[in-house]
Amino acid sequence: MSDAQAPVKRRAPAKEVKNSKEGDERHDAIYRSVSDAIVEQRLKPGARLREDALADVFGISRTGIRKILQRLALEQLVTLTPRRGASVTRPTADEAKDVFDARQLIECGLMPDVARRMSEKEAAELREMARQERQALRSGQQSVAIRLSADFHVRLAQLSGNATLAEFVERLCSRSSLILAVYGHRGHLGCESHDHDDLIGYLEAGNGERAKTFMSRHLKAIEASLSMVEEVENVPDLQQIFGG
Amino acid sequence: MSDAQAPVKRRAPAKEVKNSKEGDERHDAIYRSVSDAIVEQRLKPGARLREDALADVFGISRTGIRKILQRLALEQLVTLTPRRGASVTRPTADEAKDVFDARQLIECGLMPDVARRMSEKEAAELREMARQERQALRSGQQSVAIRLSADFHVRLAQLSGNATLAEFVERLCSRSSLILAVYGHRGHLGCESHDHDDLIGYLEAGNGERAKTFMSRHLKAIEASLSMVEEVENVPDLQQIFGG
DNA sequence: GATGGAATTACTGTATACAATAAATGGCAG
DNA sequence: CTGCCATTTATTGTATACAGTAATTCCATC
Repeated sequence: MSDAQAPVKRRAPAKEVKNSKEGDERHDAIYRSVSDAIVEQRLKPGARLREDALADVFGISRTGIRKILQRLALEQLVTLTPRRGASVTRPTADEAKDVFDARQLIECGLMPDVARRMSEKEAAELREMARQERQALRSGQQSVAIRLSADFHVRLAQLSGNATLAEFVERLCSRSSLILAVYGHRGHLGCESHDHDDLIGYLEAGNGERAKTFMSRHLKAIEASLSMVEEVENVPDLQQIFGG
Repeated sequence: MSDAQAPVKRRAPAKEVKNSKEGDERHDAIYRSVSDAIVEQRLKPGARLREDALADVFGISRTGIRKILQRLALEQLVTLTPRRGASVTRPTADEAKDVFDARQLIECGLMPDVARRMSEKEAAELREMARQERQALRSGQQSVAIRLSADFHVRLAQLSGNATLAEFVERLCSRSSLILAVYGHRGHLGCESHDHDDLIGYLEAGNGERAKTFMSRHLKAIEASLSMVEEVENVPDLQQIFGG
């Protein structure tokens, strides 16, 4: 686990100056922090998220933590079982299929709009994102690469101009990260090769239909790379703990 | 407003026997109660939802109410402004466009799957829903008709077999109710005529493509019936209040 | 009489205390 | 030695109390 990224540095000592004006931002930062940790697979599917522990770490009370957990639950990144608390969602094979089918329908359907609306500046921005992703991949930062890949797809959807669908794509991409964490092979992660660059090319050329079919193949390739065996995560984590 | 339906009868006196086993169900019932009231337009866009008031009405504390309001906010049925509290969302024209574009893409895209998978029993169920809707419409129960119409579209999406997309369609339909409340004419509401029955016919015949184009026209018709003028809701509600 | 400011009010934001429940452990009996 | 029941413990569910903030109202001054 390379620790090249540390999304949250400040773990305020709980009773600092209450700059209450930023209370909302603080909450949002914590939300993003947890969300990122899940998407980047630093928190693995099945991991329990105890309210006290999170409250301690982030220096706010359980009330705020609960709010955040509830939000994550609605986005299906964490599962909230009635008297057992929260844990990182472990997607089933069925859910995985649904998510990728949904991405096929929506992301592909959005390509023509994107091709029509995308400006040069936005194309450059996408290329930069693709570059960063490749770099992260080369330097072995899997976690970062996974998130950058998701970001790319989300940004693409945003360029369609439809905020509602973009938001939905964001959810789907987050869940896809979980799916990759559970069913993906170690070596072959998400969007490898130069797929994203090729895609930008078609979009820049204004060739929406081409981009659409390419996106379809791209998503199919990712889905096909998954090994759909549901591992049963028995009890033993001990070895890892002592081994680490 | 005909009061033919009363979604929540029990407003427990707050300190009754704590049948705590059903605490979750209670919360869910309250959520649905509020959600229904919004979808059925008994709570109109812009209406404020004070926490104390809701807590009193439903006999639980503000904590639970906040949870519910937060959930509704994530579904964009209510808007949560930082220090001002919750109010029923008033969709903008842009949002309305996004929602209907999203419905075009998704609901139409689902029709082939539905046509392939739908059983006779399910077709009968849909016909029954369409019948109820027509009946509600005839007897002047607009609120009920609006919700039944939304239910029809949601049920349809569920028959596609993709739970993720079905859930998303549910959201879109709820928001559509809000949009109709703001931009719809009084007389011409949502899905009139026999559109839904016709649609079932195409699906029963297994003609997915036909159903798809029909659904597209259907949604376009609804959207076209809206008058996209953003009323600016100045200050004066007084006249309405005294006039009513 | 109008305008600006200060006090009050009404409401939300947050934390904490308490209650309830499920898991874990230890003891007892078979 | 093994299985079951009771006790304890860990953790979530809920309410309430308190703090902070925006809106309103009232008073004083210009």
